[in-house]
Amino acid sequence: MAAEPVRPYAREDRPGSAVKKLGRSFYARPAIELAPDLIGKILVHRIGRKEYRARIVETEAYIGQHDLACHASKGRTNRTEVMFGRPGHAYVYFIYGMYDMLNVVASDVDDAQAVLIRAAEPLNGWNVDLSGPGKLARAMHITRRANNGVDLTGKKLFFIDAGAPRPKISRSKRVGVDYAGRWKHALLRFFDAGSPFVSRIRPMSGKRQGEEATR
DNA sequence: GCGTCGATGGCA
DNA sequence: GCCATCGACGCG
Repeated sequence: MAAEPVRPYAREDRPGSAVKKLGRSFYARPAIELAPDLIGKILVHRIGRKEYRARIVETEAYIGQHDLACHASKGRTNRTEVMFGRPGHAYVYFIYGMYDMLNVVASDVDDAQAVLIRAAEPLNGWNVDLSGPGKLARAMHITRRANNGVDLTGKKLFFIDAGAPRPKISRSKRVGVDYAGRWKHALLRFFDAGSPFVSRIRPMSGKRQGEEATR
């Protein structure tokens, strides 16, 4: 296991820096817009003196109660409550008995949309595999217990825009949602077309998933 | 390289 | 009884 990174300095905290923390308005729009715009942004998690930092390369949009792949399609429950709340908060859930998943609440109050963070490129010389939502959350120490419902405009867990140009983005079907009826076909997974840090295309069926370039 | 399967626990 | 996963294992 590679040594964990210690916070060097934080440009986004300096007055006048071009690097800026994403604010509420960035998140307050449909997940289908937010998901591709989060590609290339940097996720930061601070715990004590440690800082975990990674560049997002893959996301999925879950677009509301009518989307059968979206947890909110089950209605408002203790689990899904934060998705019905304000945008710009973390929806972290626990699944398969061992994995936590980080999602970003999008849209607006009562419109339960979210973006799943699926893969990222570790930064600051951090040598770790973040290609998959379970691995990403585990390596960055993001858990349902500690982080579900936290405000992403706060000081502990947030995204920043480092001013990098928008990468070429491809899209495909979402991973692992075969139960979702016609929604399983929707092209709501977005990824940096040139990044080697994207999670592997899901096995099964021998065929490549339909992928098409955008933008 | 590709398919199959078990681990493991919260949730409806 | 599912499940927005992962990694180990068997095959060839």
